[in-house]
Amino acid sequence: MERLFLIDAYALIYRSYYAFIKAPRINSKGLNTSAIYGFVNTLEEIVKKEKPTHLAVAFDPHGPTFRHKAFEQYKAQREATPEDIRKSVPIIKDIVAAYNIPIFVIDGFEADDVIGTLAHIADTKGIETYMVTPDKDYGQLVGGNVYMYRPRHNGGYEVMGEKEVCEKYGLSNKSQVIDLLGLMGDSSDNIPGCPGVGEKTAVKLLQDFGSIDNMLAHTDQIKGALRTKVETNAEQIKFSKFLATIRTDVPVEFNEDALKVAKADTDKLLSLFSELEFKQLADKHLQGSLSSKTTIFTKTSEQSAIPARKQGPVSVDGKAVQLDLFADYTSEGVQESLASPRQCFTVHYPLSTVHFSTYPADANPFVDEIESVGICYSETEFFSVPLKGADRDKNIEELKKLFENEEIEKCGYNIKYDIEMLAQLGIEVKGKLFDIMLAHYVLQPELSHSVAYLSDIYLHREATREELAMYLKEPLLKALKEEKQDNLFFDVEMPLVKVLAKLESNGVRIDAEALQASSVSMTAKLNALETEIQQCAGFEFNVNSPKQIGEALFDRLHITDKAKKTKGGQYVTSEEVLESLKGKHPVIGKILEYRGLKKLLSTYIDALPKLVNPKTGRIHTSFNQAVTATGRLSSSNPNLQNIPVREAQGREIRKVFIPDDGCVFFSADYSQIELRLMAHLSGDANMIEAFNSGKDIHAATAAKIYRVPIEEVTPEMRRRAKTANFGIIYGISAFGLAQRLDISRTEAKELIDGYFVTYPQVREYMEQSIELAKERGYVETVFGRKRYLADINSSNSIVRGYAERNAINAPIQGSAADLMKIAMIKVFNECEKLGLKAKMILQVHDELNFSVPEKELETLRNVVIDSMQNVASLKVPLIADCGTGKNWVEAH
DNA sequence: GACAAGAGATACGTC
DNA sequence: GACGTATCTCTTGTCA
Repeated sequence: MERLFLIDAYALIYRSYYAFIKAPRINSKGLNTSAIYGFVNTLEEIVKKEKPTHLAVAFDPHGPTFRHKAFEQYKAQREATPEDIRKSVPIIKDIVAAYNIPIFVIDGFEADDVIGTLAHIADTKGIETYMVTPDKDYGQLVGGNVYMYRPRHNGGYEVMGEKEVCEKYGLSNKSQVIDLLGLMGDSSDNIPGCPGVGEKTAVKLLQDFGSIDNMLAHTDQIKGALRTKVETNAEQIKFSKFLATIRTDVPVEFNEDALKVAKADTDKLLSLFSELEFKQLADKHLQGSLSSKTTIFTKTSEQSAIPARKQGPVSVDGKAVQLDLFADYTSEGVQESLASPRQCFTVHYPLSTVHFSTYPADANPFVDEIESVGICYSETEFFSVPLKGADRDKNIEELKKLFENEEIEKCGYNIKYDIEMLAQLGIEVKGKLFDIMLAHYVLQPELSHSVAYLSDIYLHREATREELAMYLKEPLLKALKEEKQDNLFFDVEMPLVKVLAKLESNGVRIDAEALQASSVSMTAKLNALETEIQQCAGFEFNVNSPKQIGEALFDRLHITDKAKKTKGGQYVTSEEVLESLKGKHPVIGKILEYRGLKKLLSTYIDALPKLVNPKTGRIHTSFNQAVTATGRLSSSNPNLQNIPVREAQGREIRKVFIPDDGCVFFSADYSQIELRLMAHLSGDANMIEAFNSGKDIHAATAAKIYRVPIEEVTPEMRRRAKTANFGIIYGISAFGLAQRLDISRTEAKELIDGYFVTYPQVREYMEQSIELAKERGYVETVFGRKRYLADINSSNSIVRGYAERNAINAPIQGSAADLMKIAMIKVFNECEKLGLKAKMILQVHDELNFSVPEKELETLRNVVIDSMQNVASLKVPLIADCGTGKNWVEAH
């Protein structure tokens, strides 16, 4: 049998060169012989092991190929060939010639086109052909008598025919290899492919559509963001496919005799090898004896990693509306970065405003310590005050005088952080505050407020936090006044900064030992459950992977043929779906149980103890003041606003939230605050009456909708009314309501109609809100907090519907958030005035929690309830409920 | 080619 | 409707 081996010279040369990159082979003349050595060894091994009858080596030509002509970027990003390789190539050509192996270099075509053509011809002649190359592109050429022969890094080789190539990528035929490359691209050849599509996605598309052509003809069947990517890059994909296609029609002569393995010119080889100082190779040829050391045809299942592409330009959405802060200002002084800061630090009193920022030595919040403080008085006077060296004590004294001076306004970026930092030095920040981040948040809640963003947009360069404070304060202040948001800013957000700083540094105490104990038992339970699930299913899979659960349930166990899919093409395995399929297979219940436990364990039980600060023994969450679009706070690291409460098992976690020794846990929460705000804002007479008479609002709603006396309201009626009340606040559709209540759309529609008959002014209010939003482009809370709704006039009904629900929800949710913020400030100030030791430890939207010494309990209760209930005068009373206990659960 | 970082999905906890 | 986090999966960049 004739066996032809076709070697892609450059592919092997590069590979060999980089294989030795850490310890290159350098001979005594200073020549790096790595590439030559690797190439020759591979060649020798092939001859030894495979005993080819025919051999040829192909090199890329010097000049451009047809691909370069079609696409000037082709291989453009490749670095120039390393000097060592350039020097090696002629020597390798000499060696190949000495072996008497024919060399092919065809102008205008790359080596793979030449090999493709030779392989194609050999195949028709019935010659078994092996293309020696690590390059995956060759996969498109295999089939019939043609195979890939891929050197592997462990020293073995991998032979791939059509079957292996298809299996490797999960393709159904080899012609898809080209489509695969066209889609995913090839960074080493600068074939662009489709941005955002890699191997996995490309294979999935080819499985679905068979080919690029068919896919492009049916892009409407592609879901989500992927569709946009494919559609916008259609031309690029087609062109990439062209670039990736290896030609099999190169004008090259196939002379079977000339390719036959011939005797090497031993003298020539010996002289070359001794010149290169390849002693072993020289010896081998001298003796003419061959020894074998590697096995051949090693087949492994190892995945190849296909190199990634370069990313194209990223499109920018022009949706965000920027403020033109400097419209009325000259740009002097703003563009240029300030000169190096002075370090000798003096304050020139009197001073109205200081712009400042603290800088930590380490980003880790547990060990944060201030390294320096940056201070700006004016555009020419600024300092970096070191707190590490000899002047530390002196500088702290000076800073203390500055920051504790009530008369000087403190302007910074995210001042809450600085307040906490300075507190560690015993410095209390006093006086008026102006926070750039929060000013921007109040003005444009949905944009980014990061330093990088603000400095880029407004200063067009990078800037420090104190520089931002310096340059942006006046323009932001002006904008706040123009938008009539200066009251919200100065009376709510700024005073809240100090409250939150205290709240965060107070921290919350948890019983970490109790958590660790339940971690142990729960982990064991979870492991047992996992084994049980796999036994029950009859095979192993990752129970944490929604994808694998979907495949297990619907592809292997065939639980239902009506499985829903997500927009990403995966099966939906949400709790809701699994719950509905519970009866179909015992494994489903177990998966649900596993999910529930796993969530508790990983998000709370295992996570919380890690976040206990070793210095204080408490968890110090961050209450983020500039995150939400509605004005609520958010909590992170950890999020203490989503600690479980609904299910008994989850509620257990709240038991580890405990007060200080000698203190009790005190919790106060607003009753129905959002619904009360709906009553107030809409002025609905019926709803106001229901609240004023102190009725159970959900029962009262049910009684009215179903036209029965309130005593005859059944639990089911109340449940539906409650969901409807909720839905109204959230602005959910009939569809959403039907889903929540598991009733038909018609029934949901009737419920909503009944609701609006009961509360006609609520409907009016909702319609007015949407109208107002359409007119002005924004809605606002009772305290003037705005939310811009750019999509309110969108022609896309889904997008517009979303904006409309926001128009209804944002004023309600936002006003509730404003009320709570003001109440917190009142509580904080009152406690300070009374000198209470009680500590505010948590805020959960409509709930405030405290650790309070027992003898202060009565006083605090009065302060908190009074502050919360009398924070504003609405058309309905504001009611706050409260409780106390040994932990969060008991207080609730 | 191996590894890490980042991004996107999915699911789920709260109000 | 508003969030934040865990986990998995895939893409992309980096360093050889």
